Amino acid sequence: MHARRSPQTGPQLPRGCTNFKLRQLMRRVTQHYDAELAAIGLKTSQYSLLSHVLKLGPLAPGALARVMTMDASTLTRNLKPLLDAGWVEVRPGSDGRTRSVSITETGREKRTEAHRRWRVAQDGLNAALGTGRVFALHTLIDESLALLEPGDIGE
Amino acid sequence: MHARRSPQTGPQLPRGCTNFKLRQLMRRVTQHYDAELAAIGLKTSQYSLLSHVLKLGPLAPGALARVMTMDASTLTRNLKPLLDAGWVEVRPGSDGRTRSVSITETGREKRTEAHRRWRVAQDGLNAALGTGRVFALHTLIDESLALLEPGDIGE
DNA sequence: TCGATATAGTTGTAAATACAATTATTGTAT
DNA sequence: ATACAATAATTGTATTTACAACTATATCGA
Repeated sequence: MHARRSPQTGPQLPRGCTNFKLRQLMRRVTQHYDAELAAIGLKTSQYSLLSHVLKLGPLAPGALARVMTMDASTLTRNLKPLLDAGWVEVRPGSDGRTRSVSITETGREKRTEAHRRWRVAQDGLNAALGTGRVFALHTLIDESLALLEPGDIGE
Repeated sequence: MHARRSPQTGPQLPRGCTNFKLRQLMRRVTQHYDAELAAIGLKTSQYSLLSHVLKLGPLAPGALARVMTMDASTLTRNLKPLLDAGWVEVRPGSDGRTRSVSITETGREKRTEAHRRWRVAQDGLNAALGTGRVFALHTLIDESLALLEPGDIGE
C-alpha cells in the first residue's frame, strides 16, 4: 500500500499520454529540420523518402512502405510531389501488379544537396539536446519499434 | 583515430535521422491508440484536444495552441470537428480579438467515455513496451521539449 | 480450366499539420 | 487624434497520414 510513498524508488509509472508527448516532440523536431531544408524546397518527410529510394531502390512501393513503417496509400500520396519534381520515377514491376520505384539523376543531385542540409539540422539537434540524449532517444525508439510489430498489441 | 574500434565505450553517436525515427514511432503508436478509440468515433488527437480543453478551459485558442505545442492555425482546424460534434464551444473572449474555448456537457461525457478507452490503450502500450521503457521515453521527451523552446535552435 | 482467394496498388474521404497572407482589434507614439 | 505597430485569430494552400473501398493481377484448389 502507498507504494508511491515508499523511500525505495520502485519502477516508475509513466504519467500522461505517450501519443500526445510523441506528437509534441515530433512537431518541434519537424519544424527544426524543415527550417533547414526549406531553403532548397524540400520537406523533411520528402528527404526521408528520397533517401530511402536512393538507398533501397529500385523497389516496389509496398516494400518501401513496409520498411518506412507507413501505410501503402500514404506512400502513394507522398511519392507524388517527388514524381512531379522528377526526382523519382515509377515503372512497371516484374509482376503485373507491382511497380518499381527508383531515383533519377536529378533526384540524386537533389538528395546530395539535401543531405548537407540534413546534416546541419541533425548537428543542431544534437547540440541543442546533447548527443547522449539523442542517442538514448534513438535507442528507445528502435527498441519500441521492434516491440510494436504491426497490429499486434492487445490481441 | 578509429575511435569506434576503441575498447573504451565513449559517448555514443546517434545514427540515422531523429525526425524519421520519431515519425515511424508516432505512426505506430497513433495506430495503437486509434484502434481503441475508433469504437467511439474519436481520433487520438481529438481526445488530447478535448482533454486539454477540459483541464484548461475556458481559454483562448492561442494559449491552448501554445501549451499543446501546435500552430494556432492547426488548432483552429482541429477544433472544427469537435465544434461540429458539439463537444466544445467557442465564444467571444474578453478582448475583442480573442475567443474563449470551453467544453460542453456533451463534451464532458464524451471525454469520460474516451478516457476509459485511452486507459486501455495506454496500459496496452505499457505492457507491450514495458512500463520502464515508456517511463524512460516520457522523461526523454519531456527533457527534449524543455530544451527545444520555439524556434531557438541554431540561432 | 475456372472460380475463389490472395496480393499489389490506387482513390475516396477525412483529419492533422504548418507557413504565408489576411482580417480584425488593440496599443502606442507622436 | 491619428497613423503605425503589435496581437489574435482565421483562411488559402500544400503536405502527411490512414482506413475503407476499389481495380487489377496472380495463385491455388477442385
